[in-house]
Amino acid sequence: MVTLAEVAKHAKVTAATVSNVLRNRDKVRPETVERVLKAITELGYRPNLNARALAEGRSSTLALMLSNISNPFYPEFVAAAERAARRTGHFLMVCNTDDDAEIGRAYLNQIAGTLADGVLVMNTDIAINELCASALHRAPILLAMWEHPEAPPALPCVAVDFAHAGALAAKHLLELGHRKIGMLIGDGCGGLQDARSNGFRAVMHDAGVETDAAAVLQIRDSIDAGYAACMQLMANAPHLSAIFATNDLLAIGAAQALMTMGRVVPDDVSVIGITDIQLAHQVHPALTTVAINTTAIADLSVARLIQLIQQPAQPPSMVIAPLPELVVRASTRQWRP
Amino acid sequence: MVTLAEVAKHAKVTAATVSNVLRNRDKVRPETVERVLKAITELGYRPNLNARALAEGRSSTLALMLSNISNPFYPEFVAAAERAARRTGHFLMVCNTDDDAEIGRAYLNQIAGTLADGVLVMNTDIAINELCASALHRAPILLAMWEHPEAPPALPCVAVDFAHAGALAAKHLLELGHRKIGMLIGDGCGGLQDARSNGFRAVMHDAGVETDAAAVLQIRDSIDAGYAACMQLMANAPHLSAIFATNDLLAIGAAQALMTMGRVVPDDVSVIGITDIQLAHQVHPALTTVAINTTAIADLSVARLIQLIQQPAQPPSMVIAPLPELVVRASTRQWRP
DNA sequence: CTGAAAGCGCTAACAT
DNA sequence: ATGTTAGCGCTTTCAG
Repeated sequence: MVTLAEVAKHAKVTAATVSNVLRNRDKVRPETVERVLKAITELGYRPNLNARALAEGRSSTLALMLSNISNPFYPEFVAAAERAARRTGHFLMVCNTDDDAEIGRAYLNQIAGTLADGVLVMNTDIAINELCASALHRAPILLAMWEHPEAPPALPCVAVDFAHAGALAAKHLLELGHRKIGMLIGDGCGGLQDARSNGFRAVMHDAGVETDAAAVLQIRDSIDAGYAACMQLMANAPHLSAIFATNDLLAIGAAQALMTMGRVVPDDVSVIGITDIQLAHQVHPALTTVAINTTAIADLSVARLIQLIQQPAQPPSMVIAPLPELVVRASTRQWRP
Repeated sequence: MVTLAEVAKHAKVTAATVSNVLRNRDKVRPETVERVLKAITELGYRPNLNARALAEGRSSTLALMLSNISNPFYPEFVAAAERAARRTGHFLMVCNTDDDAEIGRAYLNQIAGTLADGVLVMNTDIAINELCASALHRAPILLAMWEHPEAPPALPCVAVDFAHAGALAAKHLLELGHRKIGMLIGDGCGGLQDARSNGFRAVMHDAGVETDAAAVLQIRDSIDAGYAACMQLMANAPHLSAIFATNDLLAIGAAQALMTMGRVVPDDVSVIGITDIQLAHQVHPALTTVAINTTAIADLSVARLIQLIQQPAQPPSMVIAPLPELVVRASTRQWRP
């Protein structure tokens, strides 16, 4: 491995000068710079990032903890976050906890403050106050997708108004004339999708439409779970004309269950989700959903985390992401008897 | 930040002893160990992994370079690779090149040999000999999914017999009586999916079934591309009774295109893919496909890379992954006139 | 503008 | 069994 010292010797300067060339581009005489640059390319020198991190006291990498990368939403977020990190000269380290809080804790203990200067946390089963404790004496932690704008947590966060998303879905179904509506509620991690279903219920309640208790199921987030739950739902309540799911995976699974049992979507039953993952427009029929702006959320999260790293002593503050928006596609239509 | 030295002072020993406790668990007297451990928990000490990496000359992290994490195959591979890495005490750093060879090069230059002890490369647009050059004076590189077992590359690799996968798909369609078959060939990166289509063609040729030149399309890997291509394909050649796609995304897109144009899958047209991503069994109708063993490939890749890191001076060798296997689901059926 | 020197936190001989 | 010491490669004062 070629070191700074070797480059320095080759260029007949000292290590400090090479280091200066590598950063303070205007502190060194142009001809010296040239000589150093030449030595660097000739020797194929690459800085040792561990040494740099140790000396600088920061690693220029950000960690992103998420519960399960197999959930198609996360790759989209990862891609966006990575781009944002790269733009500001940071690496992104993806930590997949595999839905296991212990693995999450292990990651946090190991990398926060050493391998990573800060941590972006998506849904994990680690309690907020445990995260606070870690943030306190290691590195800043930011909750990248807080679902309760009305109740700021004890940690900095980017909040997404998912109640609004649920409300938009409800309004859409009401406008189409639906009154008998089933609900599929994903439990994310720790019941986090309550905001979505409560926003939905509130609008329904205001419209005088009662939610049929038999038509609500709480399940984990996946196409398979949505499929199974919808099968059960329609067995319990065959009269439903629409299904609201708190996220697109459940909705996609539900639509497939309906088709399997011979009910046509949207002619017989309408289906709506939340998130607008890529898959939503790729399935058949294309899914009507309430889109959150994944890229904006990732950008805000990364930007805010970097701020926190630079100025750690800030009171926890909440950044609000752009409001979710209804995207009408082919899985919903006017109710008809 | 709590350092080793502080722990040492607190436990009234020297840094070396603490370090010994942290690794050679049998070199230190039990009562001293206890004292040190107590100091560690009391102070909340966590080792600085950058310092450790610098001192040890290795970072205990592996990099995984892939072209685009939004392709649903990759998250599955990432999850498997990360588990394998974790089992052996390594971190996994995911490097998403965003289909941009420049970004790939930048990652390679920056992290190989410093942040990462070795690199797993999936499809990227970086040429093999460029990778070789990097591997030579930085860190080992392993091609994690080489598609040509019959032609070992100049780099260590895990090879998957995709020609066999193509052949299995061909045999399946032939057995079902199909003779007019369209092909959707993904170009992955750099035409890597040739093996699949060649394996398919060879079987067809042996069976005396000619491939209709008009019924072959070369496209990029995605559901959307598969959808568009299938639309075009069926316009050119409406008589086709089956479609073979070199990967599941294309196949899923194709099936959706067929349904959109009113052709029933599999009653009117059969569709088969390769890979068996999770989505394959989640779409409707569930996709018949040729499964590769993603977990095995990831495990082999990680294991082999770690070997290479430990014993770098090895001639490039090829590890063969388990043979792909046909998985019959609901998207193919017997041909009928 | 450039050099000398100290130190980041940890590991790994080598002494004791 | 524990302490001493010398780095790992880089950054960063501080002198010159």
